[in-house]
Amino acid sequence: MTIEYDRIVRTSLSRQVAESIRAAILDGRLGVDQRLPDEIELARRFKVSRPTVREALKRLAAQNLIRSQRGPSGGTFVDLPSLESVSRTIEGATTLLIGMGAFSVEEIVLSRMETETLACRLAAANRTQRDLDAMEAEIAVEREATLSDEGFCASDVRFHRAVVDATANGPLKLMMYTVIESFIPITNMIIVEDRERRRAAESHARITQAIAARDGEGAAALMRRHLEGMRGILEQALAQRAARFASTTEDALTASGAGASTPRLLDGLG
Amino acid sequence: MTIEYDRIVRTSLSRQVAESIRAAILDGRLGVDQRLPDEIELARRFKVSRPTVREALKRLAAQNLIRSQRGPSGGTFVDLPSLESVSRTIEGATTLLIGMGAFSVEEIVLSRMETETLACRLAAANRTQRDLDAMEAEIAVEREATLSDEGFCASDVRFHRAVVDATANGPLKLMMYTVIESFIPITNMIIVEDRERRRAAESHARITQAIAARDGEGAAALMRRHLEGMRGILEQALAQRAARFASTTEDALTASGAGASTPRLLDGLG
DNA sequence: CCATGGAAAAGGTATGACAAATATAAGTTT
DNA sequence: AAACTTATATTTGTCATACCTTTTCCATGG
Repeated sequence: MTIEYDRIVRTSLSRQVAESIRAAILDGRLGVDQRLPDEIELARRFKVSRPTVREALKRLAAQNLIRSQRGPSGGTFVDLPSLESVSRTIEGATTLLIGMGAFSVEEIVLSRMETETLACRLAAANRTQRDLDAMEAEIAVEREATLSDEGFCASDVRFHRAVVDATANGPLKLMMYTVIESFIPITNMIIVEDRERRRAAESHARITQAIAARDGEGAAALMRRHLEGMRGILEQALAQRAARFASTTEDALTASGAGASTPRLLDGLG
Repeated sequence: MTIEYDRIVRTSLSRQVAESIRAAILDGRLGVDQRLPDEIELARRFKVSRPTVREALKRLAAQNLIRSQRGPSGGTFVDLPSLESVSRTIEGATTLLIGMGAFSVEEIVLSRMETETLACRLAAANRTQRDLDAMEAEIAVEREATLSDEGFCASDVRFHRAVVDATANGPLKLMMYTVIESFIPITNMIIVEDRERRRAAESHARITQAIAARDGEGAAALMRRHLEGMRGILEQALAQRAARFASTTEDALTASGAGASTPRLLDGLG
């Protein structure tokens, strides 16, 4: 005969507390901008110590679920996230997967092609003058000869975001930021030749024209061609990054001895 | 004359430590499954106290970037996330946005229509027998008359996921899990009538047939019609959820007095 | 050879104190 | 009286230290 033992709690207290508060937020028992009890009170309610409560709060803060402020009338507040903060969270998570080589170049290029051509079609239907202005501003930036590589890539990302923004579809924007943003760290490492740059800028210009003319199919076709041209560049970038991950050194956190000069932190890893 | 003061650090130490370690992981200076120094050593390296280090580690743990284990040969390890864990993170973030009513029903329906028809086309091209089996398994579940509402909705989600899986495109899967998964909490609240259920199951069956026959366009058209039918249900669900959020009570964290019976926690919110 | 038990190592929790920020109230000066 | 300054209280942020719990591994004894 087997005895029913007490179910032993195997998750840490801070995790349980975090889950508990998180559930309260998700269920709507805690509304936006509502103030939580202060940490000492939370500790009393949950019957744990303050450090434990704080660890729980940090977990939630990492998910942008809460924000804290010192002082009286300060405290911890429910901080329901904007599209931007969620987008950043997603970007961080995706960047890892891509950086690890979880996806092949073919997959990445295909997914971008399919989704961005879709975005082109919707953008052509819904774009406003503001959207067109945003796109053209980026094209102007990209035509600057003095622009750094990072600057060019950042502008490229902003252009593609602008196209997605023009669809005027929130969920779609959210989804596509995932794919677009997560290429920043990769493409940043690539030296974009001057010739390539000009070609990209001209592609962007043509796409913008088509969207301005409400020609969704035309814009989609141009976008497809544009991304096709990026395939080679991406292949190069991913290969470089993979190589770097392969040669991971042993002791990456060696403290850089100096220390005294820097105000406080910012060192700690070699 | 204005003096250049030392740049005051405005972010908390635990945040800085977390960022520092996070950067090391993202840069590849810390490889997967690599062990970090123990907490006391980290505290020494960063010149902060152990609780501060622990708060930083909890931040990272919340992002599934690290995992911890007790005992000797335990410690903190880099835990680069799988597609599933990233997907879960994204789901949590998006669920909030949707729950808050950040998106309109039109936006949601349109985004699902556009992306899922896209998935149908790719699925028809790339599906394997396994994918078809997965879809048909869900259809079989949905035809069970005794299934609970939650069970039906969960199966619905799994079916749509199966379609996306059949595209064999990682980035696309990641993007679409975002949208599909985040509707679970909403659709779960809706009582699906028996008639509706049967209609959905039959839609799923026809879509599966078209994908099996490599008929991408046909599958896409069927999917579009299927989602069109869901528009009304979604409208109802979102209205209900919005109402619940509006009537947020004041004191949602009131401790349930009992306490002695529960092993340790699990209470704390009424 | 296997099982049992006990150290040791590492994360988990608790306590208590102090530091820093900041809103509010009180007091002082103009 | 108004405006500025100062005190003060509140709340998060940080620190130091101790102890508990889990897990590994080795030594010891059967």
